[in-house]
Amino acid sequence: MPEIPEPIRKQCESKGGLEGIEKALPSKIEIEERSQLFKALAEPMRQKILYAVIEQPLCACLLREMLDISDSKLSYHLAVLKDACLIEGNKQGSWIIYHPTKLGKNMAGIIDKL
Amino acid sequence: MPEIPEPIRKQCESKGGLEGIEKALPSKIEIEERSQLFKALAEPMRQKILYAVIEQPLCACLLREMLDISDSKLSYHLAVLKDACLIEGNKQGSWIIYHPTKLGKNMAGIIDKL
DNA sequence: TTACGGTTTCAAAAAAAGTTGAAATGGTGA
DNA sequence: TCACCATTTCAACTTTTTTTGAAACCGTAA
Repeated sequence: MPEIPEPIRKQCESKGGLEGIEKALPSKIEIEERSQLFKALAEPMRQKILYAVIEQPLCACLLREMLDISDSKLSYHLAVLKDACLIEGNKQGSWIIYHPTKLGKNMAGIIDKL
Repeated sequence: MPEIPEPIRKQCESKGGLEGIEKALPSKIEIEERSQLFKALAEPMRQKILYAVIEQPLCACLLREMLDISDSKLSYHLAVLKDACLIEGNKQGSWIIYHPTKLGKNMAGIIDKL
């Protein structure tokens, strides 16, 4: 009656068994924060928006024109990016100019190096 | 009749207008590849699996026990991670031992530094 | 050969995310 | 004040992703 491969079993035990390994994982909160960040970056349209505002801070109306999407769709994606702290908006006159946060620039830099 | 804020308009034009900015964005293919990677990392259960196999390569049956999920659910998430080239499996006797790929370790290292 | 353990596949159901167009908000200038 | 413009919100709808449980697959050992 075969058991789990010997080397795996031993390595496992030296780490405190499954419980030991489980304790070494990132916390639930860390995992969920990262999850939100990755979800935000997982949609092609949102990557485009992030890269666009890194290239040049823009108002929603110019983003909409550039990306050729509806106002409400754009607004939805902007909200997801804002919630993930990847972009933020500054009011300038009648417009809100969107630009990347530090995290946003950071992530884009990391992505470019992948 | 107000127009787009002057500094934005100027910066924009110096970059070839919206078309110029659009051309500077990553290609569709790049964006879609990254999208797949981020989708894979966007689910908490998959982050757990990735970190677990980095901590210790494991067979599906031990992962299932540790994460307390069904076989088919685990198999689904393993497939998503494999498709994103974040983990791979080696057959050892009756078991498939999952371990991170280079990209998988790389991504985890990056995440930890965020 | 049969039975079994480990893992994957499948189709149906459930849940989550994204899209749509209309309506609302909120500030600006006439 | 009113009309207008930029942007957001809302609810209904569509699409995509995840979950479920049963069945299938595959190699190994009796």
